[in-house]
Amino acid sequence: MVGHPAGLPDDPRANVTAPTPACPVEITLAALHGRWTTLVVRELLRGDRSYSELRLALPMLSDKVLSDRLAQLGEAGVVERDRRPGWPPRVRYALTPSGHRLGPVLQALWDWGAEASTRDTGAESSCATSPLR
Amino acid sequence: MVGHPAGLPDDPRANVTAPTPACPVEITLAALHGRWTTLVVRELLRGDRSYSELRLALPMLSDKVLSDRLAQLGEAGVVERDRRPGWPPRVRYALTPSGHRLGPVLQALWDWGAEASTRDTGAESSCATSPLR
DNA sequence: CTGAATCCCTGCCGATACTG
DNA sequence: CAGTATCGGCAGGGATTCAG
Repeated sequence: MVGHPAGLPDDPRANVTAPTPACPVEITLAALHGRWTTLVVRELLRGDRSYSELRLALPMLSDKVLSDRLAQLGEAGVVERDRRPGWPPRVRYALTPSGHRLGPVLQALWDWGAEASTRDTGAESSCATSPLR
Repeated sequence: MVGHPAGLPDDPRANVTAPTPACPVEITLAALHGRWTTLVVRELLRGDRSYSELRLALPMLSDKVLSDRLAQLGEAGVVERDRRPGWPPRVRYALTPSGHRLGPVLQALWDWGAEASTRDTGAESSCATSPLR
């Protein structure tokens, strides 16, 4: 009726009354849940990183939260850990194919927030999580 | 390099190291933040609703959280309150134009979660927050 | 009917310190 | 270099009660 361009065809699984973890929307929000998460994903969208490179890129992010996020994103199938043998330990973090597909999602989030904020303030917001380059 | 299809052209405001509330992505996530929020939006995407219609559609949602969410969505410019004179009090909630633009955002969240879950389980997830009919 | 106020409990996240 | 362990403060959210 309202006529959104995108077209989820008539979807059988759209009549629930509580936020179940099985809902695709909840799955995505769970993957991105928590502070710093989108920034970590954004950093990895630019390329694979080591732990210390991530710390360097996000200096205000504590060790605890960073490892929490990496574990969470690993659970969600977004990030892959590549541990290499030898000393000192070298570990690379990279997005999985599924993780790369978060690009358009972050883009959609960015677009709505950008439009909403320009309509409110008329100003450009200088910030952080833009998905691509 | 990685080559995402969508194209945020080179965006000047993408080099920050902390999750500031001015970030468009943060703005959107803040608007959708918290449990039940996407389900309320989804319900309103189907048409305007009264308070009690929302309670009926989402029976497990408590009064406190419902009014919290409606206030939050009002603050975010997503939902508009239409109070009509007379007795008993009649109030209608409807999405603003900005709110309707959340349709594609929820669609993007749905799509990623749907693909991620089918690749994990091979099964269909029966759930809730699908944006459109 | 449409909410707001209160209470309490849980889980997040930040800081610090410590290990392989 | 790459994390884990522990603790404390604070905000989110559920149930109940009260108000316009």
